[in-house]
Parts: sequence; structure tokens; C-alpha cells
Amino acid sequence: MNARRLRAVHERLLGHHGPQHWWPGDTPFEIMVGAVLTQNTAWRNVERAIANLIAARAMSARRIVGLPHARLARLLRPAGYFNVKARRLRHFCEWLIARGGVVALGAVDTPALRHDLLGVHGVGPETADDILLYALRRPVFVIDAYTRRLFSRLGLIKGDESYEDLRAGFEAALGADVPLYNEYHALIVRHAKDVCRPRPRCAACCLRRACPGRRKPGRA
DNA sequence: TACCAGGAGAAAA
DNA sequence: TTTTCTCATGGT
Repeated sequence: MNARRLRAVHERLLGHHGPQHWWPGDTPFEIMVGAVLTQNTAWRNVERAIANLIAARAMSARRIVGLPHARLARLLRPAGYFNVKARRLRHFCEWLIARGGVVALGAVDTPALRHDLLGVHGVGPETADDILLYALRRPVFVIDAYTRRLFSRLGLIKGDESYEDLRAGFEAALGADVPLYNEYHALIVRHAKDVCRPRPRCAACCLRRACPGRRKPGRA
């Protein structure tokens, strides 16, 4: 991983899209819930499910654990996979309660906390790292499908590296920097949605000649 | 109509 | 161990 090129990509993304101010969520717990619900799901639909939880006065670990499965699944329905996500969110909330809540997690070092999170049913590497970075402000770089797509098109990665290899590579190249990781991942998602689309699979996309971020002002 | 969206776990090979 | 399948709603 080339640190200079990684930083150059970040600068260009930031210059084009501006600060993204992630993660959308009012509290660390709400961010955690969003991280579970957004698995393979458009954020617009996650927002509806979160709004349902808030409207039902269920945006707390204890409230969620106390809901019957059918009731919780119904609230999560707009986010898709509602039966799966109801179970996953319940498992996560049970874990959080057992660990003493969000504040108590502050006493645990990042590697131990990450390992613990990965043991929760329904929490994989990306969800764990979303939680660590955005809810708990730990220096963990989030790798997702957008990251693979963007950086493989740029030729900076092959694209088939393991999650852990990519995460370690980004972290080693960029150094432990929570604000940078936060903004960088948010910019990757923003760019992937707006510019670096799945189709056309254009090699000229993504910060190459065709990227709007490289065009001079005034050009279409 | 087909594809895609801020994955993860289970089952099959 | 690696690959494939399943979960599901909503927007484009």
C-alpha cells in the first residue's frame, strides 16, 4: 500500500466532495444499530427502520432485547432481511448489556474489543469496524465493497485481498488517525455512490481522467 | 425487468 | 478450506 498515493486520493476526494460528517446518528448506540442494519442494504431503508425504533421508544439495548421477535422484525422491516437483522440486533444488544453498556466499552483496548465484537453473532469485520470507528472512535479503517471497487479500479489493490490484509495495509500506510479514517471511508462511499458506479465498469472512472473530481471547473 | 444497496452466517462442494 | 446460497425491502 502506497501511503503517498493513498493520501493523494483522500485529498482529491475531499476536494471534490467536501467533508461528509459521518456517521449519521444521534448517539453511539444509534450508530451501532445503524451499522448492523445497513448490512447489504441502502441507507435510506435503514433510516426508516431506525425511525421506527425511535417512534416505538425502542432505541436502547434493553428495550430492543425486551421486544418480542415478531415486533422487532416488524419495526426493522423497511431495512430488509428483517428476520435476520432482528436476531442479529438482539444478539448485539445482549452482548452490549453483558459488557456494561457503551460507556464501559471505553475501558477495553481496541484489539480486545474488536476480537470480542467479532464473536457476536451477526457482527462481521465490516460491522465491527463501523462500530469501532464511528461509534467508539477507535483507529480502525473500514473496508467495504466500495473500498475494494474504488481502489482496485485505481490499480492500488488487486481486489481479492482478505479483509484483514486490506485493513492492515490501509492502517499501516495512513497511521492511526481516527478523523482521517472517518472521513476517508465516508468519502469512498460517497464517491462510489455518485461517481464510481458498479456499471459501467469503466476503467477510466474513479479519479482517473473521467472523474468529475479531476475535471476543470465549467466542464460538463 | 433486472440490478443494486455502507454483509454475514450457513450449507455445500 | 473455499465457494455458493440465503436472507428481503425499496429505489432506479
